[in-house]
Amino acid sequence: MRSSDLPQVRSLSLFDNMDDSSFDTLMQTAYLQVFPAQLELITEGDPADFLYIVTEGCVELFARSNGRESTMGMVRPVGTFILAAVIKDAVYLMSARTSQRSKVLLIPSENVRSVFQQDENFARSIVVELANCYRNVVKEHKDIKLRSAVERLANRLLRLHKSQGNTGTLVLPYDKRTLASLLGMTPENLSRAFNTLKPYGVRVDGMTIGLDEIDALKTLAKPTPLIDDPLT
Amino acid sequence: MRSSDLPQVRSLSLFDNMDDSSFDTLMQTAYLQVFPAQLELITEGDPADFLYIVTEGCVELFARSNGRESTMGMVRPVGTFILAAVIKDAVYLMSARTSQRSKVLLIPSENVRSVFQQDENFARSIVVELANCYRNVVKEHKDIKLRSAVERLANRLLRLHKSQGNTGTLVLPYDKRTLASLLGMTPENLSRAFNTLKPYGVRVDGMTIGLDEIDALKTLAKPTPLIDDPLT
DNA sequence: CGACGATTTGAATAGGATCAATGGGAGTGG
DNA sequence: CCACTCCCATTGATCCTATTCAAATCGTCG
Repeated sequence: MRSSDLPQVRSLSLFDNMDDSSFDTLMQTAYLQVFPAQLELITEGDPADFLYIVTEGCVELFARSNGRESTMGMVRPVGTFILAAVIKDAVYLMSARTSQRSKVLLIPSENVRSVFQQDENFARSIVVELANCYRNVVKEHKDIKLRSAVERLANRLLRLHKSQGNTGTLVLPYDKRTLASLLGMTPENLSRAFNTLKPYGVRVDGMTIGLDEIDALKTLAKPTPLIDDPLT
Repeated sequence: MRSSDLPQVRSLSLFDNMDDSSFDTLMQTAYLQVFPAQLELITEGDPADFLYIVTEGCVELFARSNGRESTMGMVRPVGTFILAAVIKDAVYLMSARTSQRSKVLLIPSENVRSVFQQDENFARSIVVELANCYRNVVKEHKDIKLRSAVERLANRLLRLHKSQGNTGTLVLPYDKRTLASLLGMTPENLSRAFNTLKPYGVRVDGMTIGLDEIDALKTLAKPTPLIDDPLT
């Protein structure tokens, strides 16, 4: 891999307080690769050969069962995925595909596990990363079990709005079809949910969403940090 | 705590390869306590004061939002809960209550974190435990996003049946009201789902469920280890 | 300009929730 | 031991949400 990409990876909280030698060990066998959009990187059920780190672009985690498919999460820079499978030396529980042209770092999972055994700082960093991943899934699960579709959309819009600077306007970071699946509904139903939110000041213009009555929207959405705050 | 309980705790995979001194440090400040049924042990949003380990009985993890409530999981001996919050020194994302008279070990979270820093074997064990918890929630999430209510019930019955020895009969480990919430449905709907499964050889007799046509039930349920196998 | 995919809209349907009422134990107290 | 009570579970009826199917519209890209 190019050495110009190393500092960025090194600064990832997963790696930033590990030994230099351990880091070098990991990186010596790592690939940094660019993939086109819509390429399936991993398939659920396959053995975990690599740990993946998204450095540019965006990767969709999804799952299939029966004939159905559902988006489980979106990974943007700089984020890892399927860490748990790598650590446990188990099969992937989710599939992943690029949702746009993306640059991804691949570290052979054997190396991750061996450095995990050698470098205790790395082991502790992994704990924190795993704990974050775990809490995020718990929040997703609460979201879907405790809220209606319209409420889920309203809260997601508030969250995107906040992360984009509370400007009164937000841009959807992926297409509506994907958003719908992420929120656990059909594209048709998402469209209708947007209409339901119109009286609450939600303006839809393609991928750009305007929020004109934040307070009204919040009254409907009833956001709570225990579901909607990515850091809590 | 009574020293007679120590070996059992020590044998937990979370503790079984840590230093004796670390283990002693943890246990010196730990409480082993018996709680009556239906007692709320922790409430979501509260700071994580203790790590909890269920040694007898059963604890229900649940979440509230708006006016709604949903069961998120059941912890039976010997299992831990809210490990992620303890490690991160964050607030609990879920509440917990005893579903029956239960014996629970409480370890002050400060101690868990300090031993986590000192004892690298403990740190690594925590990673494995966290990875398991993480993968279990992912499976729950896939279950609810990819399956209908009837399919979820069918698969849950098959899972319980297997864990109880494939005898053609299983006993529900908690009341139907809780099972319904765990499966993401109302008690009324659970009752109807059982009726829907009658043609597939599912006999209901109180808490005892008979499965007379496993193959037919499997054809309907389409179980997959990527959702239904607790170890995968 | 034309074609294709994504989104929206409409209509019909299905799945699940809610409301209401009844049956059925388990536990309590007489 | 029995009657009473309470809570859980079941059943019925109805409502509502969300899915499905179908068609029209919009946008983008070649």
